[in-house]
Amino acid sequence: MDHLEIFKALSNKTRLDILSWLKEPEANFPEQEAECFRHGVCVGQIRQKAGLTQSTVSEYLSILQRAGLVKSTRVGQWTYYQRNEEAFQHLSRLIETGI
Amino acid sequence: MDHLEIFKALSNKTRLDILSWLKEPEANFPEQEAECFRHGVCVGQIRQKAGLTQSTVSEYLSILQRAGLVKSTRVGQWTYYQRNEEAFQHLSRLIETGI
DNA sequence: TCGATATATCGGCTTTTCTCGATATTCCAA
DNA sequence: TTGGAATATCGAGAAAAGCCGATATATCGA
Repeated sequence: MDHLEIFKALSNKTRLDILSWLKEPEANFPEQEAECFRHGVCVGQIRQKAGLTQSTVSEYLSILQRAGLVKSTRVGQWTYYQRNEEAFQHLSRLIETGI
Repeated sequence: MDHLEIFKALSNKTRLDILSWLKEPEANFPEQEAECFRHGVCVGQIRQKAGLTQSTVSEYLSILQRAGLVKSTRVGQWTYYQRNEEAFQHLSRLIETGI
């Protein structure tokens, strides 16, 4: 777990927003089919809400994933992203006691 | 408390090192007079350990201070910096439950 | 197999951050 | 009050990040 990479991933407004949206997928992405939420939210939905291009959003999601903050699942032609809550718990404890 | 500003402050190796050093001032800055530690560590000591120029270290410290992660005390011609532990506790809880 | 759709990657331009040297400011001591 | 030491601020060049359009890749449906 590379702290520096995590903090870099977190130092962008849009990426913070994405993480926040993924906290409550059903509330923030009402257009997505309900049965898909168990895998997370697909890139297109996030792109739409972020208001940036597909390439930018795709890159942001891989930055978050490389930092370990989200995980992805490929289902057919869609890639679903969801938060990796364990990473947040771990980071929280790190900040509480260490850095 | 601006999360984005905090994460930006934390996304630099040297600044993370400084925060880590300030966690244990006596161990990390043995040259400094013992009675001064109650105010923190002065810029010159940090500069020496960081191996960067005085201007860079001074700027890094004000970035950390603007983010609320450290606080400073001026004593004569020295400025002493110390961690603001409340900010870390607050950030820890934010990451645990929110972002 | 072929076209359409979703996502990922690439190349490049713009903005921000990093880091320095030079200079300004503040404070002490002689 | 003047010189020197500690710190802060300024200006600039180099490196990194932000963000785009174009293109590549993967998968589905006809």
